[in-house]
Amino acid sequence: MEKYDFKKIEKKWQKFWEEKEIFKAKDFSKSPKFYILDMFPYPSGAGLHVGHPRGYIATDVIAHYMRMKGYNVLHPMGWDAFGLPAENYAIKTGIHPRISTKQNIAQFKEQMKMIGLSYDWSREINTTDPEYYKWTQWIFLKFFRAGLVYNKTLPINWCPSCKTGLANEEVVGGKCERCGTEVTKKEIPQWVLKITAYAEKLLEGLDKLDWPEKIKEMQKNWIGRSEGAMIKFQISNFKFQIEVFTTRADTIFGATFLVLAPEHPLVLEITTPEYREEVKKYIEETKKKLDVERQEEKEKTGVFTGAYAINPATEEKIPIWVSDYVLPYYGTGAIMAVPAHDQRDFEFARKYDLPIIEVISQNSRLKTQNHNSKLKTKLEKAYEGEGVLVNSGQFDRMPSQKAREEIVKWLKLKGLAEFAVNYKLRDWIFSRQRYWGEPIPLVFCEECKKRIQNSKFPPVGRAGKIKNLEKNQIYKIQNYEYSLGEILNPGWIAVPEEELPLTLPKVEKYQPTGTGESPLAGIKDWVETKCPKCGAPAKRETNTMPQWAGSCWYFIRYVDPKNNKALADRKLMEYWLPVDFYVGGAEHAVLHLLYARFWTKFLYDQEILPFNEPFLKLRNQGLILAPDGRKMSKSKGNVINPDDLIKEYGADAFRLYEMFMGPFDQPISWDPKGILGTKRFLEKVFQIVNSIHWGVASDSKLQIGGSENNKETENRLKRKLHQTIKKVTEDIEAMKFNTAIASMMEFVNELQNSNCKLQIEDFKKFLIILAPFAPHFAEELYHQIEKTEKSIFEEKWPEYDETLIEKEIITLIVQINGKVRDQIQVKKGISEEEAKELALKLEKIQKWLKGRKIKKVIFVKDRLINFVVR
RNA sequence: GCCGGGGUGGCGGAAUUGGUAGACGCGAGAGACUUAAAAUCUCUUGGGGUGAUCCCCCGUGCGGGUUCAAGUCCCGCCCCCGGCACCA
Repeated sequence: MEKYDFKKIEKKWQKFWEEKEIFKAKDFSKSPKFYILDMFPYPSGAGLHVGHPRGYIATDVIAHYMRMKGYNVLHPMGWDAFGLPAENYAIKTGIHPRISTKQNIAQFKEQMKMIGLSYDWSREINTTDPEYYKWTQWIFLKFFRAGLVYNKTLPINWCPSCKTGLANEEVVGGKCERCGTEVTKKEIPQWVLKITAYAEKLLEGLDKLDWPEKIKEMQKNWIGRSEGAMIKFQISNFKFQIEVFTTRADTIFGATFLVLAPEHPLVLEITTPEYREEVKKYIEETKKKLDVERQEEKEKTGVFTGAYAINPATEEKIPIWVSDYVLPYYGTGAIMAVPAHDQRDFEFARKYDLPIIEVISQNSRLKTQNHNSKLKTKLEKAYEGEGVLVNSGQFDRMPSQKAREEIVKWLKLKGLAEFAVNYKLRDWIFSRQRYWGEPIPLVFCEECKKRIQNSKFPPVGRAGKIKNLEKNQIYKIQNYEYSLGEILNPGWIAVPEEELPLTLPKVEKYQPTGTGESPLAGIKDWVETKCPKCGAPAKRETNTMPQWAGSCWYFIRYVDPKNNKALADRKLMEYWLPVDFYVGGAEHAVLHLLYARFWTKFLYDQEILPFNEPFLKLRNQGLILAPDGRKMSKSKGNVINPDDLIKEYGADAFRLYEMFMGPFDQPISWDPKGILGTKRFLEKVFQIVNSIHWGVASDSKLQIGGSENNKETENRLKRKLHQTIKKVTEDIEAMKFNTAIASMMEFVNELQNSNCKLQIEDFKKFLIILAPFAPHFAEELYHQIEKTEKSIFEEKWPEYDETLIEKEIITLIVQINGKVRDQIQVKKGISEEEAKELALKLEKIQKWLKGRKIKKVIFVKDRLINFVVR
């Protein structure tokens, strides 16, 4: 008996597909396009483990399915290859990241090919290729010129282990997203991308996307839109006001003090001399604290400034305090404290004995308190819900929700309030103090700095706010032309486009300095350059871009990967983009997925892209854990490699098991024995074709399968086949691969058990629906049953016949009081009367009915009949 | 605390959206083949009622409810996983 020699078969067909180029996407084909994409991997030195291919195999199944459905499918793969591991490896071994990256990519690609993934390798991209990152830099300059990049020295999240700054999105629970080290603070100059300018657009766009609800929610929460008002509080003895943001303007009559964040710029200005020392000390202490410490503190702390503000509603003097429970980066960094209706303010007021005045009554019964006395309230905690206003002058008795608007309108008339929207989203810290990343294409020129600063340029308003931002506008100063980015960041000059790519120079040492400078800072002849505007001596920026930069737009590059005039040809973008279906891990919810949407929306506004959302449909694959239930990792020694499994069981058994093991989007442990099941399944099919009873039917059609000729079982088999086609088709579309495979197993079990024959044409249909899951195997058997030059993937996806699926004889369940007592085989469509008659004749039913009365009969057509008895 | 997703055999998981709970696979048990083992094949496999093939009872985290009928719907709990977390 011939054995299924998967080693030979897999190699043979992989070569065949490559030579025939049948998985190549065709630009501008008349067939409808379908762009299905995997999140491209970072090619680590460890290679792929069994968790990685789960998503790749799923998209491969869908890609095959869509091709056979007649779509022109784009299914590419590439490498997100900038990043820390390669650099850390270089520090240890001295091997240049370019070399180790190249080796890692070769390994990844080899592994992917072993699995038989049908990527169009002619479109392969690599973010570390200068021809690629040229365009990453080009896009960065677009942001810069549009005024969406600014340089600022600010305390940022700093990973002491990676020795680099991090974006907020890269800090997970106070720890570095990459290495898990506790994040500290460091104050260094940073390039910051103004993602906040797109907060509203990023939020709006979500509604239209077919993404998992969870991911959409996470993005929504991250952006954190809240509606409220900006309210101005006059400072006693000063000419200025302090603005606060609140969502509860209805509680303003209960605002009994203000709290400023220690970082608030006006703190020291308003502090009275006698409190100065204490306030200064508090500010210093806060500076030393890590964000995590600040958040973990249970007890609120703070100091009085000695200053007072006027509550614009009550016109009473209220004290101004400083506390670190007010965050500098949200709202205005100052709050009006309403202790009766905000738990944090309540705790603070309790501790420092500040007045607590209730202004929202839970039940509409009116209570009045005397405003002028510091009332000892009986409140145990703040009431944060809705209610009716009390102690609020002319607003008494008004429902809180209405008052929220009315009070703002009232204060607005006095010029003291404005409706406002606030976001949690913060700007994107874009500099990394490391070597292995895209160089930021900017130089610093002292001469230009002076020129711009002396000109006191009009579009830049107070606090660096841009007025009347004009897209790509050029500003002329002394015959030099500057872009908005250059005006906003005096002295920083863009590297001219024609000089891109600005390539990474060779360095002696990759070791990060740890001082906040990148290793590039040590290379004199690279750093020292001339200003492209005025020719004066200038210095290059030595920080590099974050890991995420290259992945913000890579899906665009696949469309036209070798274009050296543009990031991609417009016509090709119009044909292929956006991505129809995107698959990857959920861990990128507020990282890559948010950043890529941001860049897309910006490039759309710049009229570079013809679409404003990158990924129309998104699905996340669940994590595959080690058999011990923990995450796979080299250090835990529980990694399972696909290579060994493929050598032992074959790529197709591996692919099938990856899809069969459980629902695609749920995490699951790897079961080392599980793959035996899918291997046995393939063996079974192979034996059916290779050993048992080929024959010719009476109508001279080739047949396969068992030895019996029995019209009835033949029909049953045929029905099962069409049921299977239907199930597999629907399940692929719904990404329920596990049940699709189960139904194919059922079919094969029935084919084997019935010992009956199946026409070759029908068996071919089965091979076609199996092909996306087990491509080599299906291709081999396809060629065994048919002499052809064609690939099975050039076949059409089979249609199923609904009329064949419907049974003529069905099983009708007979119940007594809702419990199954018997069943009968009846003709489909049988009437209630007929069913009742048949059911009542049943011995078992008669037994159950003995001595009882039928109260009611429930009949569900073609399903059941239920006798309700007493 | 808030948001999102769950709880079904020894295990991974099915169940047409209210209609035969446990498909499919793993594991386990028994048997066949073999000198033997592995592989393969066949049968059994939720628990119980002292005899797998007849019959009955119980059973989808817990407690109630709606219904002829509940894993599925409603109310009240418990537990697990993921995310966010002083966001004014």
